Amino acid sequence: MNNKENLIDVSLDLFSKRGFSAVSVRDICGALNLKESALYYHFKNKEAILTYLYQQVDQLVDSMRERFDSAFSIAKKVSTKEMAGVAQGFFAHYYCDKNIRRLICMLSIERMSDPIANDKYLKIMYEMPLEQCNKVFRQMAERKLIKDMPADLLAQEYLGIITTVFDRHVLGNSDIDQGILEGCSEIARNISAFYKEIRV
Amino acid sequence: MNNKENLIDVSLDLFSKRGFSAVSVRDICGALNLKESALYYHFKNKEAILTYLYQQVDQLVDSMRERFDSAFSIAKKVSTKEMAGVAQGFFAHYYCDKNIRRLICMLSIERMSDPIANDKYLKIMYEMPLEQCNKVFRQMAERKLIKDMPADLLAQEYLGIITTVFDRHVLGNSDIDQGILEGCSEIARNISAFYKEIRV
DNA sequence: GTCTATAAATGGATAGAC
DNA sequence: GTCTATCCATTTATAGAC
Repeated sequence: MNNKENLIDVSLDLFSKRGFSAVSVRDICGALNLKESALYYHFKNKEAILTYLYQQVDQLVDSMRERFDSAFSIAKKVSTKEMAGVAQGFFAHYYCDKNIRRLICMLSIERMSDPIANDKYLKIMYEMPLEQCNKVFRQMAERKLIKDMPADLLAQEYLGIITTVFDRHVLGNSDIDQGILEGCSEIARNISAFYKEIRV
Repeated sequence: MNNKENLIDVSLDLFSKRGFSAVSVRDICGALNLKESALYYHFKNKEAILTYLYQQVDQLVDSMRERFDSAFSIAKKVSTKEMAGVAQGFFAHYYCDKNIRRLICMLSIERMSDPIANDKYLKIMYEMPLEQCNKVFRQMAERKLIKDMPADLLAQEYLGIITTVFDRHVLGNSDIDQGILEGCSEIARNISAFYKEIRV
């Protein structure tokens, strides 16, 4: 990991906690024992780091769209356990993934004053995942694995369970690992109840 | 509205958008055409404004606990329309209330670095409302108005619909009124589907 | 209760040596 | 690619006049 990568990593870490404006170039460099002028070799200015991280969000959303496509489309049968397991995986390995989680934290701060950040937040948090859930529920309904209900409603309800748990147990929690653990068990309980209502 | 109240109002407005650290004493006073020294007559320092706003959150949570108690406990019959209407009211007049909304925005920024803000966020956003929803669903189940399901699960699902809509359409939206409008119609649709699953 | 003036610290950013 | 040294704007906060 070279110093440019370190700079990006530390910046994301600080931005995701305190927000872009509250983090100084000194803070970023201090965390790496670098002088400020070294940062300006890698980035034109402080803003350029934020722009770089925003681009990472766009790339991530695009790459995830593909990954979900191949992962979900093969579901053939389904059970309560499986349903809960997939939701937990979604929670733990998408939303709670260290990089995705920090990007979401950062965006959830910046979105309050920056419409562009708000767009990106909505995409990574809801729009892209909803697209994927939609597909899956539509397929499941076609295969008569679940009741015939509007797929978009099911997707919203399903994803709402996961994102709410993410907001309650992970975002803002100083003990992330503990939050993921609690979150997983709450998801299991809520998704089980959800599946009970939609299974054939 | 005297100048202390104005200072609090403007501070909340700016903190809720940019976050506490990103707002300067100059910004606050500039918005009111006041000199910085005037602020220091009313508040010991910048931090004291934040502390004051945090206390407002505590008071609000306490006062809301009482208000909900009296408003909800009288429900005797229930319909899809009523169910959706109550949820919309909850959304529009609790979460989207100008002051509550701005406090939540502020806390949703500060919580990323401040555990105390996180506690307050969870209380105003979830814990207190969940307590109230819990009571209502328990009562409704007792009166055989809905299926016999665990009240806490129902409360979580019900509130999850509202808070998700709030996050998607209001927080970070530069056109709040439009967001509330969209949010209300989405809530109507989702709560109707929810009620269909739990009614007797 | 608000003003002017000012102190002292912290912020982003650049020039030039190595 | 990183360092020293430095510049200048902005920030929080105080003292004292009105």
